[in-house]
Amino acid sequence: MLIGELARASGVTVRALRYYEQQGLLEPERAVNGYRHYDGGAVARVRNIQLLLSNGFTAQDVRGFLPCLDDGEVSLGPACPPSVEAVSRKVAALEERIAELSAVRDRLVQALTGNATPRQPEPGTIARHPAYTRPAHD
Amino acid sequence: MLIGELARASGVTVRALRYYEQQGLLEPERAVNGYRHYDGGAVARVRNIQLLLSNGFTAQDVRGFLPCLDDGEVSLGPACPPSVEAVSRKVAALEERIAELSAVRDRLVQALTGNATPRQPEPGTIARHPAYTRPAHD
DNA sequence: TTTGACCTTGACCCCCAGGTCAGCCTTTAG
DNA sequence: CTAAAGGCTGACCTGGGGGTCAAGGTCAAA
Repeated sequence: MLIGELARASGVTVRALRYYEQQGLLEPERAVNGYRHYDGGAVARVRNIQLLLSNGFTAQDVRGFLPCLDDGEVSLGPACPPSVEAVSRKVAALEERIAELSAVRDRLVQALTGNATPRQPEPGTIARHPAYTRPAHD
Repeated sequence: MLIGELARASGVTVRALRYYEQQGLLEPERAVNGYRHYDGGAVARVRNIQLLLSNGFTAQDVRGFLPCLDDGEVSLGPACPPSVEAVSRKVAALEERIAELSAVRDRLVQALTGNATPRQPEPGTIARHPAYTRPAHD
């Protein structure tokens, strides 16, 4: 598929795709005329890249665990042996961010429902306050 | 307290504090000599601001729910009546981000442990996979 | 009174993830 | 043959969150 098609299929701009390539996140084939050609897996890959970038990771971070994001079939354990530790660190960072965001959310919910500290059962667990119904979506 | 003390107490730089003020997130008193003077609550406030900024929110976003972050005592419900809906939207956005990050984390954990989807009990809950011991720190 | 630490404003700089524009090439449709 | 649509590279611009001077005012201790 050409760059424009991929852009439409994955919901990012053409410019972003070229940028990802420049950052080493994507390596399309090149036709004789110079046009980029992507295979089907690129759609999932690009979505994953976008997911990470829009959640505060840098392009360099993303490079680190690209092999895990190729598509449905994950391929790290055997596939990239030396990076296991690196990925562990990333997971730890993720847990930290999740905990932080959860804390902020809890405060806001608390503010909305009038105080009644739900005494957070476990870090990362969503505190369901009876009086506040969460905005659907999960 | 002076700006340097607040900086040390809250763990951000003096520059950042001036920037927050410029963005309307902080309004210290001014002594006759022009020095900024902060009250005790500023420490918590600044920590909260930093928390949000470092988690992908913009200064403008932060302005939106400042009154909820003042310190231990939350003050939204009656204090800023018109903004309840806005805060709800922010909470929704937070939930979304948390869900996204959780998804990424799950994928990575999955990659580390060799597939065996831990079927996430509840969004936000940390999935403890038997074979994968998390890198300490929590 | 002088030194040093701390404060003030203003100005310019950086990085990141792209947006935008210019100038040119290629492919398909009419 | 020409026009439109899409592709290519290179280059400059942007906005957010600050870092880093520069030039000067203030204050406490020696």
